[in-house]
Order: sequence, then C-alpha cells, then structure tokens
Amino acid sequence: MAKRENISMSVIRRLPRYYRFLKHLQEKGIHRISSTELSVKLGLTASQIRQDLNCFGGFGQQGYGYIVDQLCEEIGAILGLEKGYKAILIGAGNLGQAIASHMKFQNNGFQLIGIFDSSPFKIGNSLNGISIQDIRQLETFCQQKQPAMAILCIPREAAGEISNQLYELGIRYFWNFSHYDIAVKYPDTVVENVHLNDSLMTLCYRINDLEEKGKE
Amino acid sequence: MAKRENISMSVIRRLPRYYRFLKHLQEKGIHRISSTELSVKLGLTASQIRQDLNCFGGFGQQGYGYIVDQLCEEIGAILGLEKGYKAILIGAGNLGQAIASHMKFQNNGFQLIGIFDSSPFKIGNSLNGISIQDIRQLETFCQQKQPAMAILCIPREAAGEISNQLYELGIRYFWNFSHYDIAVKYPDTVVENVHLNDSLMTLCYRINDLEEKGKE
DNA sequence: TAGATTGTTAATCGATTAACAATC
DNA sequence: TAGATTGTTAATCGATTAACAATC
Repeated sequence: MAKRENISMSVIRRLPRYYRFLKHLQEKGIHRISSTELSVKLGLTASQIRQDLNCFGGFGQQGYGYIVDQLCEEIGAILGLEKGYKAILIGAGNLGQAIASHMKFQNNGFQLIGIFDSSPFKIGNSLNGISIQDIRQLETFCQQKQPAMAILCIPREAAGEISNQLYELGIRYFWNFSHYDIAVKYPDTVVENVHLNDSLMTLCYRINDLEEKGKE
Repeated sequence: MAKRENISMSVIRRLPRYYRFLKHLQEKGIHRISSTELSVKLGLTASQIRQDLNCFGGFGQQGYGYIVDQLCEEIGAILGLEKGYKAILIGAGNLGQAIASHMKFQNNGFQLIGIFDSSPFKIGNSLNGISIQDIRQLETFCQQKQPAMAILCIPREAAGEISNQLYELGIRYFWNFSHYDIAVKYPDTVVENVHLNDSLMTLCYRINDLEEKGKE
C-alpha cells in the first residue's frame, strides 16, 4: 500500500467488491487467483482489475497471480477497515433500528457508540446492546466521546438542521439515509449518501426500458 | 419523452435526483427554473443538466428555462413511476421490516403485494398492512399474482438459491440487499444492488484518505 | 527454459464541459 | 428589439481496454 494519489471514485467503489469477493474465496480456502479469473467472476475486465490494484501498489506476482490472503488483507488496509471510527446513529425508526442491528460496523471500519432519537417511546430502549438516548443529550455526548461519523436515519425535514448541529459538534463524516442531499458546505466533510428511493426509481426506469425494448 | 436510446447509467442515476429536487421546488411553489439555477443547487454543471434532459426531449423554453411542474411530470414519466410494478419482499428481518414499512413504493413505481419469510415467529405477523407468509407459499403466490420484482433482504448464503427459484417462477427484476452479487446469468434480468457494507467501506476509505491528507 | 501472468504504457472509448447558434 | 436561456455540436477530459515488455 503505497502510491495512492487522487484515486477516482470509480476505482474506490470497486474496492469493497474486490474485498468482499476475496473474503469469500478465503472462506472457500482458495489460495491463489489471477486477474483473469477474478474478471470472469466479477464481470469486469482483467485489465481493469490490474489497473485498479496498481493504483495502490503491485500486489501480484508475475507469472503466478495474486495470493488471496495477502490481497484481501492489503485491500482491507487500503480501505482502513481496522480503524474503528466512532459513529453515532441519529433516528431510531424502522430504518435506524435495522441499520443498528443489522450492520457489522466493526468489520467495516466503524464502531457504533451511540443512538439518539427524540421520541419518548424509543428513548431508553436498547438496540444491539446500545441504549437509545434523548437527542437532547447529543451535545454532551459528543463533547465527551467525540464521535467522528454520524448516520442519519431521519426525515428529510430534520436533516438540514441536524447535520448543521452535528457539524458544529465536530462531526465531519456522514452516512446519510435521509431523502435529502446534505449541502456540501464545508470542504472538510465527507458525505456518503444511500438514497433508497433513488435506487428504487432507477430500478423502475431500467425495468421500463427493458419492457419497452421487449415490445419492439 | 421521445428519443431515449441507450441512455448511460450515469445519466439514469441522476434522474431520480432531478425528480426529487423538482418535487421539492414544486412544494415550495416555484414555477420556473433555469439549468444554471439547478446546477448551482445540485452541484452539477448546467451543461450536464441540459445534456441529460435532452436525452429524452426538449423540455425547456429557450430564453426562459424549464417549468417546474412540467419537467417534474416528464421525468416522473421517463422513470415510469406510475407503473406500479408488483413487488414481493423476501426476508422479514430487521432490514426487510424497515424496507416494508419505510418505503413509499407507490411513489417509486412499485406496489408491494407480498412478504415472505421462513421463520415461524414471523409468519402471520403484519407489516404495513401486509401479512408475512410462509416462504413455502411462494410458488403458489407467484403463479397466482405474477409479481414482476423481488426485494431480497436475505442472508448471503440464501441469496443464490432464492434468486434462482424466483427466476424459475418468472421474476426478472431484483432489488438486492443481500451481501451477494446475484449472478447475471440471464440477459432478460435487471438487478439493482444496494450493498450497505460496500457503502460503509467506501465511506471509511474516503475518511481515511481525508485524514491522511490532513496530516501532510 | 517455456509458459503464465503481472505491471505499465499506449489506444480507444465514453462522459463531461465549453461554446454558440437558435429562438423564445 | 435586446436579453436570456435553451438545444446541440465540438472540444476536452477521464476512465476503460488493449497490448506487450518485464519477470516470476
């Protein structure tokens, strides 16, 4: 892991997929793999895979291929999966609950240390061993624990205000599930959006397209 | 809405965002908008927006801009949001429950008509007015109701088998939340993946990258 | 050594941006 | 008519693919 300079988002978004697939190979006990084999399984070109990996260094052996264990570990390190950045979750509705109990944060570079909601019906309950706190505790909590990342599982209307508040409290990284594009007002901010509605609409478009082509 | 021929995924993925933002303008009672104004709000170039829209037709008026209501409706129609494709959800765990109760399918081109799980503790319960059925009812149900799309909220291990079964039952469209890339074995299939782990890892990478640049 | 497969450079392809004529 | 803004063509930029020398 060396080079790394202005890697494009296209490359970055493929890394977790490589990682996931390599983990899978690892579990199957496979020791070595070539870029060609990988390309077939992943539906990419071998050339692209080699290009991608060489953004970070030469992990392969000429004439041999890549050692699964080693490559997997390298990509994990590139992604920073061992960092355990402290994260809090805002909004313990259905989606928030699903995220809190479903995601293995520790495998993905984070550590969930707090959950907040405003509803008295939710405050005090536990999710995945973490009790839901009153959103009014947010300030004190952040001052004490200094989380780096916030997961936003809140309605569109609340997202603008809450994200501002979180920024004031020192949070710079956001995993945003609200149907709202957090204004990228600040350059030291990273926002990763998961817009489920957009995803569903995209699927709808593609279905439509295919159905119409089918008619012709 | 006319042209439409081999639109690139880059364009398609921006459409929901346009739609979402136009809906928002509509609610605020804004009647007209120019590509330049849009570009500022969305963080894109005006040129790109005009290019994107002109894949489907000329919706603007020279010297004036776009009429919000009209453009919004056009994009809605392009996406096919009124289609109401029949969808079923497989897996009523935390995530499945969140999807079932959180998503407004009817606004996004679909209609949720069935939920399936294998756990006796879940079968019989209701989510959003739809009762959870035994997965063993799947075949009969599909033969009768002919759903077009399936939402996969199941573990990785189950995804391969279930997606095959669903294909056999005539389902061609998948919204896939399982940590598994459904093999695109068949050309008449559309798979929209939502890989939350990948998204989280990508965020981790970007945080890392920013933190390291900060140190320099 | 011969065969295989990487790392890397060069060529191609596609997507974004810029420019401007058309026109409301 | 003058000003504004689109639709569209041309130029640029970036990402993907192809090719091949390096080397295990």
